[in-house]
Amino acid sequence: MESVDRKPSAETEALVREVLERVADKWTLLVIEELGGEAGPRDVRFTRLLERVGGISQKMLTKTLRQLERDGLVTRKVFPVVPPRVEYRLTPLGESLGAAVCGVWEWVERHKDEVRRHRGTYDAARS
Amino acid sequence: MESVDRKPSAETEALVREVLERVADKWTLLVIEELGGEAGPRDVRFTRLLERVGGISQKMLTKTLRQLERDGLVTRKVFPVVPPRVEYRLTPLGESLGAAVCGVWEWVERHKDEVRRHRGTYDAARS
DNA sequence: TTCCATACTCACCAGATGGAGAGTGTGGAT
DNA sequence: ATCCACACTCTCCATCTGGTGAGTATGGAA
Repeated sequence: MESVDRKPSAETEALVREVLERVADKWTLLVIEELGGEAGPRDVRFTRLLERVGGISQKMLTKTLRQLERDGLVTRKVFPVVPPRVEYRLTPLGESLGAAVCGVWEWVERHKDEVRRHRGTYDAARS
Repeated sequence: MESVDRKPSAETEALVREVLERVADKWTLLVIEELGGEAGPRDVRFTRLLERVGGISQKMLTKTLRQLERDGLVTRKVFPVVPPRVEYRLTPLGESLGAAVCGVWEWVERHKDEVRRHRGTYDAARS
């Protein structure tokens, strides 16, 4: 067969999936978007993220941020003051992911009405 | 421009999230990738997808395809033969999503080693 | 008559997900 | 002495996710 296979290797494939799943969870994209919004602030505090990413719980925000930190996508700056002050910021790597994700984000914004229309048609057809 | 607020409205925001979550689940991206691979076949049968998207179960493949169909991203062509023959194909809308997703896919392939390295460092630092 | 292929659908169930709400530590303000 | 701010961390628990394996329909082949 021409162009052989796009399969790079089982291991690479597994890694791609692993990273993809990390990125593609319920909150990660929202948090990245919030940290990387072009006009938005660069360093963001925990509580501010909690407010901006509406609906997220403390637990999930913490977890999401830890995962992003582990993957080298955000840095966590702790100020030894009281009450605590912690600031999160996208790393260059995180920013590059934000840019890539931006394409999907834009697709959704551009096509959401079309998607909604299709859903309506589909649902109506079998009710 | 300052682009003031990126917040379009609570309703739009909700829709974006809804579509985003649909797209960002465990299997959707894999299935789209399989249907939209540039060198890959256009019309794909159920069983073939089952083989190509390794690890997916019948149940989840069916569910994923139904969701994609509902959103107008794939068409489902049923041939009235026996044994059954069903072919799936990306719609133009689905292809445009595939293109957008491609950016993320490429990011992952390009940066997966870096991510893996960060993970190693992070894990080592607190073991 | 029995088997087979294909594309499902369904019931069951373990494990993962994630929300709610309480608890923690510290030092300054009241 | 008490309270508060902030950024967590922990436990409990309901819901969701998704895998397994069985069942279904149909007509042709053996």
